[in-house]
Amino acid sequence: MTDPNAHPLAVIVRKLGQRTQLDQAETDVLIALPYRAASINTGDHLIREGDRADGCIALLSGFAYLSKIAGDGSRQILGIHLQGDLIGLQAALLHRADHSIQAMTPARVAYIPHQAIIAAAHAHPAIATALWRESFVDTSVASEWLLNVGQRDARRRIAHLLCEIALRQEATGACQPPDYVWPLTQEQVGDATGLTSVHVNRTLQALRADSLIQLSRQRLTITDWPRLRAAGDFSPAYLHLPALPHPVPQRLSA
Amino acid sequence: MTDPNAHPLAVIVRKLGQRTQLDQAETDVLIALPYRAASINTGDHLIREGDRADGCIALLSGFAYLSKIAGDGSRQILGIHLQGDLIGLQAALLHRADHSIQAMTPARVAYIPHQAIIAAAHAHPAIATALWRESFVDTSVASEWLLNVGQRDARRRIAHLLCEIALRQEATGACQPPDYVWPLTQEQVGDATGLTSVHVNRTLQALRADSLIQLSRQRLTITDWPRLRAAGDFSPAYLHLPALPHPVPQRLSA
DNA sequence: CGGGTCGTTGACTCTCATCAACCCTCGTGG
DNA sequence: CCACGAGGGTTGATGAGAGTCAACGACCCG
Repeated sequence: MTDPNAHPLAVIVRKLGQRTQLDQAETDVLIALPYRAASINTGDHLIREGDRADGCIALLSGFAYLSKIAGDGSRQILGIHLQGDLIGLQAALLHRADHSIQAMTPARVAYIPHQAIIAAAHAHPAIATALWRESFVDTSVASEWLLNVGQRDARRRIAHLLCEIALRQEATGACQPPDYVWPLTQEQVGDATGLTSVHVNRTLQALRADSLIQLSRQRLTITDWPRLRAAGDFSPAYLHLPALPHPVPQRLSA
Repeated sequence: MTDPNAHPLAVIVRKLGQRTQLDQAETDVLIALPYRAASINTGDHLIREGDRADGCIALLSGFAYLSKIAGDGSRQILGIHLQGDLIGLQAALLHRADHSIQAMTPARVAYIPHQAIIAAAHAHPAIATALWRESFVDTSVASEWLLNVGQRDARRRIAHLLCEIALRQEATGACQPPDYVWPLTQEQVGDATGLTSVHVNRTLQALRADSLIQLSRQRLTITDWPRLRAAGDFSPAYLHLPALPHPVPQRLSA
């Protein structure tokens, strides 16, 4: 008997299990899903906008981001995915990817054929529920991003993004607060927040000067969580995280 | 025998049937869903942010919008829903609504208990597929909005919104191009696009001056579709509309 | 007729984009 | 071992697009 936790897809099952109760049979079905594993370099495309994708992607390790290009060539980053996320499921039902997915760091991924996922979902209501729920969480995060970009100023937008990525990393258990991995270039932060990299640079400097964060070379340290959260108007409810590794206050009644 | 097309929920079934093939049994199950119908006034809340909703909403007629409030009180409109849309399904799986839903016009709605929808989905894979697909379309639209707000200037943002709402109205078959209903106040346009109502006003005047649209008192006339589409950097693929009532060119190779 | 909501206009301000350098770090190859 | 180049980060000067404030006008409804 091999340890099921050593199985490549175990990361995915663990993630789904955080939000949806899965019994042994369902876990087994998920682990038994057919897949093709691959190692990906920074910047490589996992899915290209307009592609007719026939599989979704389980992100086994590393970071990836979704993006879309406007007519004038400017790019909007639509979301960021961490280890354990299942990406590109919508293409299973919409037939055409309407955004690109790229690796933000070197990454390990597993391609899973759509039909296998769909079949598992139809056979096990709990699996359908789990997948459906994850996609609603993605929508909820996208909504918060829209609010972020549409209504907040540069400082708040960036502080908010810092909080989100840090907290989601904590949820994966892959980091030791207050230290986090920060894989985004300043240009990517700009594309995620609707700002230019120049302005991102100046704003990050202001956050450093105010002793809210330290940030250099892919490493982020949040030196003052409460003030950063306030600066970013951040309240984590929209992430629908399961019990957090350590308590996080809800909304600050500003 | 009464005409099934006269049933209040027929609008919903027709909408789902546009994107997903449903057989007679599935249609019957949907029509037989329990519901409570209601008439709603402009501005009334259908769901309030933070509510623990136990039902979703079928929009039988009229317009509704989703919104979220930032810490400083400013509001972001996250999306707009038309006749035939099924709204608030996410609350079924996430337990807490993370946005408000309000009527933008007088509306007829039907509340459907979550458990009834979920049960129907579990009993009929095609229903599950239909609902899941609709929610992916919602996400796709939200992504385009994020791109719109993050990357485009005021003129493009507003032109894009005009195109989207007009085209979605055409898809419901409830209007005669080039004339459309325009239920949004300028303040709502601002909240949807991340602009102030003052700036929306000036920008709309510019679009009128350029003879792209006519707009007054809830009525929109698109006098020059090709140029409006170009002005809004609009290409309708993200709406994942079924066959359109009249042909719409794909992306203009700008 | 009066009040409220929505639309319009003008003057002024400010955040953020733009453009253009320059620096640092790191990996590569001669 | 050093030269080189590329990507990413930093800085300054300037200007445009959008926000703010404030007032007024048009329309609708009771």
